[in-house]
This record gives sequence, C-alpha cells and structure tokens, in this order.
Amino acid sequence: MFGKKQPLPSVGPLENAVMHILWERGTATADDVRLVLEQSRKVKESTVRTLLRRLETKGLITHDVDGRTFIYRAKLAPQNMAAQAVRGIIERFCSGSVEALLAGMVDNELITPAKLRELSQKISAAERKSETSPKTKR
Amino acid sequence: MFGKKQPLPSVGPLENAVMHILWERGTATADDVRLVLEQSRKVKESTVRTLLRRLETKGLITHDVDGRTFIYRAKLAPQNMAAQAVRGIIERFCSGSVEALLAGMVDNELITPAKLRELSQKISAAERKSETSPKTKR
DNA sequence: CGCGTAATGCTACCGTGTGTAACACTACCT
DNA sequence: AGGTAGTGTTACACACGGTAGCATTACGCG
Repeated sequence: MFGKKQPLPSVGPLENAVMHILWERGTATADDVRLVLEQSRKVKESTVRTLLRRLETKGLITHDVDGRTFIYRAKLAPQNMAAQAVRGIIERFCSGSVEALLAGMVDNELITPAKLRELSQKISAAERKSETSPKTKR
Repeated sequence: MFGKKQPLPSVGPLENAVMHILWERGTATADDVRLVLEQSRKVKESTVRTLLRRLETKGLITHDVDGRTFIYRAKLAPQNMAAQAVRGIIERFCSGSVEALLAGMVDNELITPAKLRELSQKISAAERKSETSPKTKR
C-alpha cells in the first residue's frame, strides 16, 4: 500500500499507541489491544475497535480471521514507517536533500558527526553481509 | 521557543507553503506572501494574514514592524525544523534509536550506504572546519 | 434447537485544527 | 478630511481523532 511514495497518513496519539502495541506483540485481537491500553488509560472496547478499523482503512494494519475473531498486525515495521515519514520531511523542509537533513540533525545535536560516521560504517557492513538475503518487509 | 525538545506544532499544507515562501525570501510582508501564493492559487489577502498570524502564534515565525507594515520571517531554518520533526519521528517509531532510523532509511532506499558514508565524511569535515565559528541559528 | 455471549458493522457526536473570509478599526498620505 | 493600506477580530465549514452506543451475526452450551 505504501510501497514507495505515498505520504504517511496522519496518525493520532492513541492510534499511535495501538501501532506500538501491534509492533511489540506482533499480532493482537481487539481485546488484546484493549487490555494493554487499559493498563494506562480507560477505553471502551468499541473505541478500540474503531481505532483498529480506522488504522486498517488507512492501510497501516491488516487482519487475518481466526474463527470469528480478527487478528490484527502492522503492515510495516516501525523503522519503515519512520523512513516514510522522514521522506516526507525531506520533501517538506529540505527540498529533497538528504544531506541537508543530516546536516540539520548534526546541527541540532540529534547525532554527533562521530556517531554518524560510526553508524555509517556499521550499516555499510550490515548491508554487505546481507546483500543477497531478503530485506525487511516493506 | 523551540530550542530543544518541544514537538513541532502541526502545520497545514498552506501554512507550509507560507513557510517556504519565508524561507526562500528571507522576509516578506503579508502582501508579498499573497503575491507569491497567487502564482499558483487564489487567496484572499485576509486569508494570508490569518495564516501568518497563526504561524506566529505557533512560534514558527516572527515579525518586525516597518512603519505600519509587518515584516515576517521564519524563526527557524528549514533544516532545523526538519531536525525537530525527525526527533519526533525517532521517538515515535524508533524508540529513540537514531541508528534504527538510519537503518530504516537505508532499507527504504532513501539513501544508499555509500552515500551515507560519503555524507558522514563531508559533515565531519565541515564540523571540524567550523568548530569555533557560530552554528546556524536555532 | 434456541438463547446468551462474544465478536464485528454501522453511525454519531464533540472538540480541535486548517482553510477561508467578511467586517471593524486605525493610521498615514494627499 | 477622506480614501487607502494595513492590521485586529470574529466566524464558519470541513476533516480528523477520540469516544461510544446500538445493530447484527455467529458460535457454543444447555
């Protein structure tokens, strides 16, 4: 659904919390989600199902059916959603320049130049090692 | 105002267009902005002023007064706003891990490992060169 | 075999944010 | 002094996110 270019649909805080639950658990039923949410807030079960339905409409999650129960799961790993979001940011703010973004991240101390170099090396190494193996689901 | 941690206020598409105009021109009056916007869309001048006022309320822009005219300008460079946005993304999706984000960017082909290494070098070099000089306004 | 329970489908309401804009007010310049 | 250029105030419609009730359906148990 979001193979490449489409901007990430907007996701509210509660919806985001649901995404995190799915990412952590892998799969979950509506009631599973409600139980987790209930650890920190009070939510009606119908509310949870609305959230799940909306997230599915947005293309962020899917479900399989087990008997009469829906088993939901995220379609994208968080890193991939993050990357999509960053793509949008680069377009919005950096006129498409990844370099400008990295420079801004350094300038704003999200990362140090040293750390950036280190991670670059690490990622290059990892990339070489898995050159022929399948990538993360996207 | 957004020195460090505060999440970036949400900005609509039109508001974003206004930000771009300010970034490109440096400064602009309400009418300047309207003239630029008018190149692609039809906007009432009062609409433009509402946008500018709202952006100022959000802390994204400021104005100086020249006679009775407001001269607006962005408070942050686009790269810095981008960095703030990325900070939010890292928190939301990558549990605070910059590395995970970079990995996701590579995995989603926003950047190649080679390019990433190259930019790391470049940024390190630039950082060293300007170690004692002031950074971009933030 | 029917009924209760567990699950989903549908619909709605409210608050907020964004786009849009009219109208009011004020201070110059001519 | 009056018109014009500029800002301040206020409002409305629409979309989205959070919240939730009510309808519907399908098992499983007695």
